Amino acid sequence: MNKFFTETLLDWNNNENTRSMPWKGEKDPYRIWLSEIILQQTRVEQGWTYYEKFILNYPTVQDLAAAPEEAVFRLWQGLGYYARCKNMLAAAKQIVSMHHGHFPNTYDAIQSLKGIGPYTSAAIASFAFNLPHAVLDGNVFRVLSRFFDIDTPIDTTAGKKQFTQLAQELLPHGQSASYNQSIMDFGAVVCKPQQPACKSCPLSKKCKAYQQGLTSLLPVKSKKLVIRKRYFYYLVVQHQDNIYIRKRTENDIWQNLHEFILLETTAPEDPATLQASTAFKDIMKDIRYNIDGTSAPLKQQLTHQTIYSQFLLLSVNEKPELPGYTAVPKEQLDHYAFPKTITDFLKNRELTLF
DNA sequence: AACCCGGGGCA
DNA sequence: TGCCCAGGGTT
Repeated sequence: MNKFFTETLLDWNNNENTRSMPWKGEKDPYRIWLSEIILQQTRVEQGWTYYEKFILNYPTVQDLAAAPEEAVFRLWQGLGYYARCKNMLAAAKQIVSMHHGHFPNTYDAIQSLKGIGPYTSAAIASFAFNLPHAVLDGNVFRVLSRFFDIDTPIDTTAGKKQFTQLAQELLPHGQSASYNQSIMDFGAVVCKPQQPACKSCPLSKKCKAYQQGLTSLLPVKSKKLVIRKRYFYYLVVQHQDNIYIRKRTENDIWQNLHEFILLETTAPEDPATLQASTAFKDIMKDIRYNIDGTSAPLKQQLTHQTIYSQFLLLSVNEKPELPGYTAVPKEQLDHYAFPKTITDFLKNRELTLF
């Protein structure tokens, strides 16, 4: 059973049914690492251009380690999960300072780098060094849970342990790189989340889920997602040529990205009544301003939050006192990384101010 | 163990 | 809408 499974996947891989990617067959651990960080929870198509941008701008780990943080974040802008970017920079510095610029070549040493967990460590260890570590990502969970009909929830400690052990047992000796590549491609191309191609699947005759008509029920997840609604009102304060922004640092979404002056409410507010609120007055105090315009409300759907945002354009004649915020010439705004809601706003400059 | 973190594609 | 994507870190 196990031998049929692994050999079928390797054969499938050799028949060139797989996806093409710019990093495939890559042996430079730096490039493999870069691709793996970019692809965490990210579709291959979505990460593709980012990978090319990073390789072009930072050809070596030394280049990345020496890069200004703001420039790296700007390159990452729009990709999401921004902690990956910060950890990636920290790992680059780790590699340069602790490993003399040479990528570590054992599973444990690789995993000790910032932003690298079990999956990414196994991926780099196998792809770059052909070390015998099985990858366990969303594709592998799905393929294994279906073929072996395992209904242990994959988002639990027990589930992770069980699937990790099974994946490792299946790993064919000496072929970890090609096998890991095979099973992930197979999960993405054949054993897809929705409407898997079971009729043409080379594993189907021994797939336990397919035989019982259970493919749509596997894998099992235990947690249900709760989505919170938030309302962001951004005051875009302009004094002469300057716009006031700050870097987000709280324990919240969009860490290390920038934003305008934020007023958050728990319910939708009318911009006019917002101006009368104490929160608004606390920020603007006795600053004399003029409202030059109000944007249409924008909506952004995150995985676990829905952000409704609206932009109020304020101009002031005297240099305002806005603690925590920095005046930036508006033509330099594109040096800073912003969340998508704000880049969308900046892109649509139908408002008179811009 | 539970919770948090983006943005996009697809049915 | 809901689900998922070459997951990892923090509490």
